[in-house]
Amino acid sequence: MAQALDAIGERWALLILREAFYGKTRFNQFLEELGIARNILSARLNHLVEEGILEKRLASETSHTEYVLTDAGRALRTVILSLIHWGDEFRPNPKGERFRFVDADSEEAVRKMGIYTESGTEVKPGRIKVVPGPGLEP
Amino acid sequence: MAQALDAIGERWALLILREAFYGKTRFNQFLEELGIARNILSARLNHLVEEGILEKRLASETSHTEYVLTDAGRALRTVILSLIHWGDEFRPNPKGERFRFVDADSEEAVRKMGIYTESGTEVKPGRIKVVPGPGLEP
DNA sequence: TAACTAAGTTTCATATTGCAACCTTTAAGT
DNA sequence: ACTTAAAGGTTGCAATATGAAACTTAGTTA
Repeated sequence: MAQALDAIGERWALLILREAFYGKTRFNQFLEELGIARNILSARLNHLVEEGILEKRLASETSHTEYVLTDAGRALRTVILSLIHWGDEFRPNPKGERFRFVDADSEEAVRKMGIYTESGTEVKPGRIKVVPGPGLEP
Repeated sequence: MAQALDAIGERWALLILREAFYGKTRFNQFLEELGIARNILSARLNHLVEEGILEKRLASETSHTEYVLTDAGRALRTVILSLIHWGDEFRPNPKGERFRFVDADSEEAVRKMGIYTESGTEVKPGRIKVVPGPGLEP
């Protein structure tokens, strides 16, 4: 987890990635949406590219730069959705949620993030047990 | 999500919370486990208390201070587990995972974090659709 | 050619984070 | 009574992150 936080642990990184999930790809789109300073956005995007979370490339035809999520970047969707759900519950916007999420195929609503066992039963808040794994010893 | 990051978005906050999930409650336990400076730990703990994520109280009998997770703090377990899983996959420790997670009741292994619809089918990486909610307008 | 857009970089100032070392209080040992 | 140790900080200073504004550079548009 410390490594994960080194990759995405600055204040803006996850907000940039959220916008990437919402379909934004361009420098000025992030800029307008987030109200971030240009130099900071530049630094953060470069960092995320170095970390293999975004890929920088030229859009075909139009020849502008675009930033798209890599597999590693897309894999952060569970982190982002967990944070959004937490915010919705404990720091609610009085006007309601800005976005809802549905399965693109079935249009069915996405369930609140939870923790499940391999067999699919939900693990309740206090009921997670931590056991030593192979990488524990120094 | 921005509000969530205001609450837990500094470099150490989630690592402190991870240790809290692992059962740590005391100042010096966090200190030793994380190798964080004392003043930073102090500032982070106070911030997390102010944010309602940890509760500071005196342990019965032994009369030392302890920091325990509130409901809001426990609700961050999905964020933390998502980050741990991402780290395991994309920044793996060569010696393997330090910890594994099981359901405290059944001892069954915890499944990798995923996104599911209300009916329980998994939503695959690129298949989440974002639709406007009530709080969108300015 | 002049203006505009996109995507930055550079400069300077401020705020936040971080570490190391020091301080205070309480409890325990001798 | 004297020392030791642990818990829980505070102070001072360096490094990093953030921000606003101006400048650059390349490609497009009028």
